[in-house]
Formats: sequence, C-alpha cells, structure tokens
Amino acid sequence: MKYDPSKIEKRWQKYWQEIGIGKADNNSSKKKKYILTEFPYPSGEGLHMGHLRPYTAGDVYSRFHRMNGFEVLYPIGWDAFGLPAENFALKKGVHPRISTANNIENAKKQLLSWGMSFDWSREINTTDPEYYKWTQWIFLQLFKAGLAYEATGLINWCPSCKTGLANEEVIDGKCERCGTVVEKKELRQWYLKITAYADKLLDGLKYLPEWPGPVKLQQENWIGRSEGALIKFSILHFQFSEELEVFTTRADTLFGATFLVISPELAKRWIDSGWQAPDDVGKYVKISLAKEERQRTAEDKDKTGVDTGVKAINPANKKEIPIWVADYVLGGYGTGAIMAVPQHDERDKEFAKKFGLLIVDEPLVPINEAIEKFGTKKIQYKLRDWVFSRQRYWGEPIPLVHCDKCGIVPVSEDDLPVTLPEVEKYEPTGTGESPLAAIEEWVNTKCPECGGDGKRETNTMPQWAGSSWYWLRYADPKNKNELADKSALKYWTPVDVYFGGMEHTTLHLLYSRFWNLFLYDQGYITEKEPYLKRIPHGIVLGSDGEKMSKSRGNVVNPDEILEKYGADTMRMYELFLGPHESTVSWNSKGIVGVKRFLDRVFGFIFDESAPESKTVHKLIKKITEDISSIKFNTAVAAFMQFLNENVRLNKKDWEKFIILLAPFAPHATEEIWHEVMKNKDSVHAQLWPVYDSGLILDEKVKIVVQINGKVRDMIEADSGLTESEAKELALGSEKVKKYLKSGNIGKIIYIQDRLINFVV
RNA sequence: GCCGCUGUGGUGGAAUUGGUUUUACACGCACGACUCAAAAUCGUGUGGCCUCACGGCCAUGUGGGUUCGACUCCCACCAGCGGCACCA
Repeated sequence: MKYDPSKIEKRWQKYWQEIGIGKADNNSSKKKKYILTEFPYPSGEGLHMGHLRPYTAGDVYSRFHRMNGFEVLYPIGWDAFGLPAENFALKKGVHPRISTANNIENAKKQLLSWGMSFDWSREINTTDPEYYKWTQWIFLQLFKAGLAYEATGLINWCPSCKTGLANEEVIDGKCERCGTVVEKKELRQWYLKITAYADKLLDGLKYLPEWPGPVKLQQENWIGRSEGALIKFSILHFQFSEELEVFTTRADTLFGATFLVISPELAKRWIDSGWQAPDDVGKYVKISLAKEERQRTAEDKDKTGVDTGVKAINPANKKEIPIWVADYVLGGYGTGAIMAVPQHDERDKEFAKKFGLLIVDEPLVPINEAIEKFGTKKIQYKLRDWVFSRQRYWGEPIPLVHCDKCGIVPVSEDDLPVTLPEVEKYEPTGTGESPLAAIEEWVNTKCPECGGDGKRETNTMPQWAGSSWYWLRYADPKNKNELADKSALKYWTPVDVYFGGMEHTTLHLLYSRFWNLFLYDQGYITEKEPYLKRIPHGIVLGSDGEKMSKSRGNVVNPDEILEKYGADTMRMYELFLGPHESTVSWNSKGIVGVKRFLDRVFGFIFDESAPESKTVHKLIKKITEDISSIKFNTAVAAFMQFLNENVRLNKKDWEKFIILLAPFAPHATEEIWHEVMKNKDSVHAQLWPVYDSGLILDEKVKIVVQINGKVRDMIEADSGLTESEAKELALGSEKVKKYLKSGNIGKIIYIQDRLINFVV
C-alpha cells in the first residue's frame, strides 16, 4: 500500500471528531490525568514551529495515557487579548475583535491538521465576555482583599506600545513585546500586591519536586528574598527629615559605615518637600533621573555622585558622617538609601576612593547583637508589585467606578462582565490615558454604591490576566455561576503535567501561581499549587542555528512542511530532532529519514508464519519508558531500529507495533489499523500493550573479557553464569591466554552477564 | 561580575545508579544493484592517523586526578548558551 498522507489525514481527523477522541468526562470513575500546554496567542502569522513542539509532546503524552486507562484532559483555548492581537489589528486596519476571530479560525484549522487530540468541547477564549467575566470577578476579589491598589509612581513605559509595563515584562531593559528600550515615567497605575505573596510563592516551590531545578531557581532569584535589618541614622540640622533609614544585610559592619548614600529618587522627594538643595545636588538629581535605566545601571560605568552637605550620626560610634547622593543607589529597593561601608563592600570602596571618603577597618560585631541594639530585623525582596493596568484598548476592562462621593467602588458582581465597548478608534493615545477614556457614553455611569454620577476606570488589564487562571476554567468551561464547579476542580486539578516555554518562568508561571494561591486562600479552589510537574521545551531555531525570523529568511512554515510530508512525518521529525528540553535547529533536509520510515511501515507486510517476536517486548518496554520520561527522540529511534532489525513479524506482533506507534503517527496507524488490519474501532482506543518481563531477558549474552581494564576479547555465553564459570570460559580464550602469559592473575572483577576483568 | 546549563564523527544526536572494543538512530557522503537514463527504492561502507596487508596507535573541549575500568566521578582551565545584573 502506498503511503499518501494527503489522502488519509483529513478523513481520520473527521473520524476523531465524530467519535470524540479527546473528550474528557468530569464524571469518570477512572484515574485522571490533566495534561496542559500553554494556549497560544492567535497571531496573524498563524502558528509556527515553536508551537508544534509542546503540542506534539502533549499529544503523544495524552494519547499514551488514554491508552493506559486514564481519563485524560488535554484542553486548548486562545489567549487572545493583548498587544500582539491589537498591533496586528492596527496594522491591518481591522477591528481586533474581527481579526482575532479570523486568526483563531486559522490557528484552529492548523491544530486540527496537525492531528492534535484536544478536547474541543472545552475550547475557551480569553476575549469572550463569558470568560473575562470571571477574570474581572477575580480582580474584584483581589481588590476586596486589599491586594489591588492604585498608586502614582515611576513605572516602566514602552514608548512604542504606549503603555505601562510590569517589571517582569522588561527584558534586558527592553519591552518584552516589541524590543523597544523602556523609559521610566511617573504615572497613576493599578498594582497587584504580589509582594504580599512573596513568601508563599517562595515556600510553595518546596512542594514542587517535579519542577526542574533551574526553573525553581529562576523564580527564587526573581523573588530575591534577603534577610537584613533597617537601621536609623539621625540627621543633624535638617528640617525635612529627622532621620534616615537604610536597609542592610551587614549590620555587623555598622562600625565601619563612614558615609550614607541616598538615591536620586529620595533626594528628589526631599527637594519636592521644600529642601533648598545646593545647586550641584539639584543638577545631579535632575540629570540622573533623566537617564535611561540601562545607562544608569550599566556596571562598567564610573561611579558618580555629589555631597549633599547634610550630616548624620552613626548610631554605633556616634561619629558624624556625610550624606551623599549617587545613582548607584536604587530608589526602588529597600529604603532608597544605604550605609556605605567601604571596607567591606566593593562598590562603596570604589566610590570612597574616587571621592576621597574615609575608609576605616573597624572590627565586626555579632550581627544579631547589632540589629537588636541599633535597628530592627527586616526581610527585603527584589520582587516588586505587579503593574496591572495597560493604556490599551484590547484587554479586559478593570471593573471599577470612580465616584466623587464614594471614591473607588467595585462594580457589582451581578453586573459583570463590564464589556469592552465597540469603537472605531482604538489607537493608543500615548498620553498615559487609555483610549477608552475618550468614549464618554461608556465612561459615564452610575456609582454602584450611591447611584450618583460615576466614571468607569478606563485602564485595561495586561496580557497576563486571562492566562493567570485559565487551567481552572477548563475543568468546567461553561459554568455561568462560578469560575468552575468545586467538584470539577477537585477531580481535575492540579494540572499533572504542564508543557511550556522557559521564557514564561518569571512571567505567566509566577503570575498564575500567585492567583492560584490567592484563590486557594479565599476558598474558591481546591489546590494550593496549580501545576505538579513542569516540562519546559527548548526553542526551535532555523537551520542556520539562529532564531527564526522573517528578516533572516530562515522561517520554516509548518503548513508547508505538512503539505509536503504530512502531519505524521512532521510530528515525528519534530520529536526526533533532539531532547525535548534542548534547543534544536530545524533542518528540513533530515525530515526525509522519518518519511522513509513511515513509507516502510506502510509497505510492511506481516507474515502469519513468523514466530512470536521477543524483541517486540523489548520495544514495548523501551517506548513505555521513553514516553513516561519525555524522551521522544530516542523512542523514534527505537521504532526505526526495530523495523530495521525485524523483517518478519506475525500479525499479533505487528499489531503491537502499530499500537505503540499510534501516539506518534496517529493518522498513518489509524489507516493501517482499519484498512490493513481490518479493525472496526480506533487504534487510539486500544489498550497499551504490556510486555512479558520473562521474554525481554536474553538467553545468550556477550561477556567482555578485560585484562587490566583493557578489552581483549568477547565471549558468548548463557546468561546468569557464576564467577567461576565465567572465569573458566574466559581463560579458554586464545586471545586471553596470549595476554595472560606474562603475569599472575591477582584480583578478578566480575559483573554478571556483562564483563569479567583480570587484574594482573 | 554572580547564578544555572552545555561541550561526543561532515551534521542532528545516542550511551552518564562508572562496566559488552565510544558514536545507537537519522541526515549527508562514497560505491554497487535496478534503469536507455534520471528520480525513487534497495544493498554495502563511512571517527582520525600509520600500514599493501595482518594489525597497531590515538580519540567524548583542554590539562591533571581517583579507579581494575571514566563520555559518566573530583579539581583547574577554555569555549558556548540562558537568567539576573550596582538589590547594599
């Protein structure tokens, strides 16, 4: 039979829809397995090779578990709010609602053509009011719990996307979305108090043994907990502040603190409250604050600073010390001021040397004693509160009303969702104001509390809002009364295995853990941590080893590969490229190897007179273990090797082979299962084969004979020989005799069925 | 600078609870079969060096070490990738 994927794949995809291959049952009595892959942004370019990787892995894993008797939930949806969707819409001049719907339709077609066994009956869309109703509802719970607050502060601002950004969205000083260098801007923003969960987020990592170490470590570093102390220094003759508080982890070095340094931000606050700073100080502060964050914090930069002329008292030795202002001190960490101990800190030393400040070598004091005497214990985090408002149109409206009389009032839960108004003009304004602010008939509303005139909050939520709880919704996606039914959550959550990218470690993965912990604390959900096991995948590069990009011209389009080779070949080659977690380069040349393999599978004719195969049992063991441990590349190799080595197989053994191959090449195996094997039901509904452990043992083994650790011969023998039997056999070898002639045998090392080593 | 990961043929990669003459599987390449020819397919070979050959020596980034035995463990160094980046 000739293998022509284009003739068979559509037919079986339709068949799977009809029989509901991926449908998960909330009332199943089976053991559950919740397998999740990050849901895609439906961008205008369609899904790319980077999507194929986790979805194929998840699909193989899901099909495997279904065949092993699990009730599997492998859902999919669309993370369709946010900048990519909106920017695409702006570029094409189409309303984001329409372009998003088109992009979703296209992406869905792609996923179906790849043979993914998602449960399409649970498809969700973050831009669907029925969905974002609950995103808004969660926000209100955060607000009511005091974890959402409004504040004016210096925030990251992307001048190209024209919106504020969270700390996590600034990668190497640039906007995570568009790569533009981020500016600092003083703006009124909504924040989520993720810092209140810093300890819980950190502590929870301890209970996730199946997360990769590097992922946990990265989150740990991002949270950045350090234990130290707050120490107050009194300020002399200064009316704008009586004392200056610093955070330090080295209270034991307090006696060596010979000056204090404040950040330009703190100096600015003093100036704003009326301090007549010396001219050079005022000038320095102005210049520092105007600098780009990256310039200011570049490490190889020379230290700069100015003496404020103000003096303070070191509480330990009562000595008078100067206060300087310098931009190596960060305004946003600790108190925005430090005590400088040049003897013990390289940065302080560099500064002191440059400006001729005192460096003394005072003895250390016990740290706890110092804290007790001169300050208070303090735990400081690097984690900042999450800037949660965006000045863009395409996002969930924040469900709050501003009322002159009542202040900020939450929209009544009965009135959710606050739907995004239909407008023609939705370009970002760039003024720090959301485009929604211009829509008067939407903005003007009644206060939910007093019924008087009120104005809606016009900022929208960030990209990350909808994805911060989506896995919960999959458990019960159509629920109108709550985000998901408790018993459905009890059955499905937590997610057993979560496939996704490394780039989300300190973004989506951190945010969603935060929301999950919060919802758990509030009693709305049943699990403390959302994902039991996290499996990151490497990125797919172009054949030149560079990131795929249009400008490089190295983009490989999965649709074209599919047209040429079919979905099964594409899937298997993608898995064959390398270990799931490593970065791989897509090399279109190598794909023919997989196509040739599937051609041979298709052309294989089983032979009823062939004896029962033992190697098929080894294959069952190998494939079962490889899928379980996410080693798909070696599983594919094992299939190839098996077919190379077995030219004759009877029908029963061939059937086992086809079942094992089914999760990898779902269409081709289904075709063979029906057309060649003449079965009526689906190959994907079969039970996973079980191997006979008695049959995988070899009767004959090859034992290596070493002399002083060097291999000198190999003897074939029955398995399970004792040491003396093996010794006798080995000494009979001519080669061994030759090498043993010159010495006496001392030690003998024998490892059964493997090797015998004579030490001479 | 700090933290983490990686380093094996022309290429992607296998093998790491130390143990079957490193390089499974695949690509590529060479030769052969089939063909008028090509493609496809099938078969054989394919780490390096020396040798007509038998055979030998050297090889898992580099240099040491532990061990009967090291790709696998330890130390130092080099190179690449990722994260954080003046966090006091």
